Amino acid sequence: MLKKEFIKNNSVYNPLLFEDRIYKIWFKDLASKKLTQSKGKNFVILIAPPNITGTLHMGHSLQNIILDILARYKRMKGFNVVWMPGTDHAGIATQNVVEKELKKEGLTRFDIGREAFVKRAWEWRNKYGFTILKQFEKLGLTLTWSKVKFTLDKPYVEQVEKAFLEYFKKGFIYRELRPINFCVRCQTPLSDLETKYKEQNGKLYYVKYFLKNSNNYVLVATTRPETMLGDTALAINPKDSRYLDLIGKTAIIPLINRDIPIIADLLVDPGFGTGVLKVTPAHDLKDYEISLKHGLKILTVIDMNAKMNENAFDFQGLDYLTARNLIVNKLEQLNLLEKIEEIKHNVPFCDRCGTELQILPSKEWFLKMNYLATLAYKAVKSKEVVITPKRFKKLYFNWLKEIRDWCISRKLWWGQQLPVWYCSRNNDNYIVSLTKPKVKCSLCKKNCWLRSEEVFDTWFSSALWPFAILYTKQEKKYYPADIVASARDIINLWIGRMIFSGKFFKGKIPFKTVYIHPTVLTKEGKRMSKSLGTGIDPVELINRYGSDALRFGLIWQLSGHQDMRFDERYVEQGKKFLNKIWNAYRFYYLNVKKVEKVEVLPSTIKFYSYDKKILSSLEKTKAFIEKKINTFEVNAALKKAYDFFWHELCDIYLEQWKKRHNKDDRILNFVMFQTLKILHPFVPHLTQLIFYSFYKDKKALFYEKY
RNA sequence: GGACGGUUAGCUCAGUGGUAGAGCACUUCGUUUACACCGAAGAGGCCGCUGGUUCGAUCCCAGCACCGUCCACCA
Repeated sequence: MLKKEFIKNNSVYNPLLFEDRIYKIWFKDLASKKLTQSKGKNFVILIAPPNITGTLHMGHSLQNIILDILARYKRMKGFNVVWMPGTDHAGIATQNVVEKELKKEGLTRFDIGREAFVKRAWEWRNKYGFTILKQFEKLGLTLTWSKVKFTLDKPYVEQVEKAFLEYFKKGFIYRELRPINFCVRCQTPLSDLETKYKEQNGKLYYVKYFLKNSNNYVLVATTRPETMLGDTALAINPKDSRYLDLIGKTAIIPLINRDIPIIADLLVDPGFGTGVLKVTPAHDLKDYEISLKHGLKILTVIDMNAKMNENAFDFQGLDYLTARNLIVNKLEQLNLLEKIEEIKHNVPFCDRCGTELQILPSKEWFLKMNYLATLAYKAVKSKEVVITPKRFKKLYFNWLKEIRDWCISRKLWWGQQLPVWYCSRNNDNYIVSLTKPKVKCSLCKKNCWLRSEEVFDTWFSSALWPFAILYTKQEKKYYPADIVASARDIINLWIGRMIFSGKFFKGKIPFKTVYIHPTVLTKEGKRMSKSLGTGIDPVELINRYGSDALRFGLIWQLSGHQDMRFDERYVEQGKKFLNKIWNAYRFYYLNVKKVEKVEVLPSTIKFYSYDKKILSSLEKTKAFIEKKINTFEVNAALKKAYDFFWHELCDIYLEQWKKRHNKDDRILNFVMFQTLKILHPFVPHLTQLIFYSFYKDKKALFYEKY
């Protein structure tokens, strides 16, 4: 509680002195046991759980500040706001961090074994996994701290396992050997969404494949000659008139002289290279597709360490790049290489560790997407869930249209293990069960079952987040949520998958509205990223300007539909705004007999024209803000609040107040208290401090009725 | 390759079928006891380019240019 002397003597507001202390008022309240803070209607916000490896960046800040404005506003409107915080275990990301730690000690995860590794990861999580939630406090977020969720909480894991079992029972899950994107460093398969393509300078090799019993050859262009050893056919487009006579003939793979058929398939692009494709089903996704149609075998030549395997003849044991060079040399020596072209092409890399990916056949678990995609499609089409701004619907529909089955298993150690039990001798024999099966294995004739060492794709568990966190009877009431906010790059990765999971398991979409917020770019319009060194640390800004100022800066710059180029000077402007508020309330404090919360003005008061003006303006401002908050245009709401406060209240009304003779404190008490509430969602710390010190009220301001 | 968004004051961005708006920056003035982290006044714009619809277009339509983002990946 600030002393009168302090208020009188300090014309400069220093947010850094107060914000942490102010937050404690809210935290104490929000961390108290009950989820139900008020008896009003529920307003449920679904948090995007940050990774435990994460630290606060601008994207989190913007997203959650918008939601916090909403949360505070709704509370003041009488809603019971539920906004449970939580974190995601972030499979690959966390595993990589722990592996890096080990590496400093000269160890790999294989040196210490799975059990010790997982223990180590838990230790890491207990030590660092709460950093980002602490940073959320710095932002001033009014999260429901009485419940903090984690995707490896026991009840959460159980929900994930149950979901898998149910999918399996209903025939949506299958296990199959097929080529997938595989990271040889992480030693795990990846989904399409976890691979990132980068343009690389490469070489296109034109190799001569001779026809059987002939002196003629066909030229085949390839960037990866080492996969030649795994070719099972050559293919041409049936509409490509140049090669029609080749269909049905037999070609010979150079160096190893194996016969392969020449087939026709529409998937071949006549415009690329020579128009002749070498089909390597084991190491190329498109080739695999072709091979299925033509009944071709999968012949693997590269293993999970990116080395040539036992099918690679003399090249066995060599790294794929070494093998490539050797093969190119030999082809040259034998005059089987027509030419080498320099090209630029896109190569897939692991999104998490940056290693070039291999395409390798591996036995993995897949979720059939056909039906689920339909569910997801209908939900948005029928407006059962609203995506706003609506242009993002297109992104979503495009993804669903071209969706492939989802590889949900990962060969990682940190994560939720599949509820699958393999026969210890042959893992083609398995049982899906939440507990160890009691039946005997049909092969071994005894109970030999071993729990699968595979874990789920983290996104498989994130997709269940909206209901997996609600496991008590009381919590179940909060499904579905009213709103989830998301950056646009995870619309498909996360939002889409939550939609079909929710519909499938609960019959209801997990949220009514999806708000896609703009991306925060650098001042120059570049993406903010750690690896590019273009990121700006919000915590550092808070430490310089204060949390309220950062909130102001971000929201002030926010526009309805455009990405924002973040500029620190708006945070500075925010600090000026805070100072203006501080001083306006000082003036008020020093000029009325008693600061009071006045909610209603008696009609017996005599109003003068400037009173009527400000009162009507106040009503208009409130109405405008309500409209804008409900459509998530918090920026427009802030601008209105700013404009009203600064230009109408300060520049005109307070100036007039100084000069007038007929002062009735009740009016000023009313106007200032209403304004304080209007400002609160945008600059919560300062308004709370004023409420606490000037009004001498110890409650959270967001419980005051708006 | 496909899709989406942007182009308005020096900068960052709002906005409207009928004399163009904000904040910052700038210029001039002002220390009037809440605030110089302030106030008052002011300057600054063929609203990307080319056509079309219209009595009238910055706004609607088409094309083009440039910038940005996402998706797909070609062996």
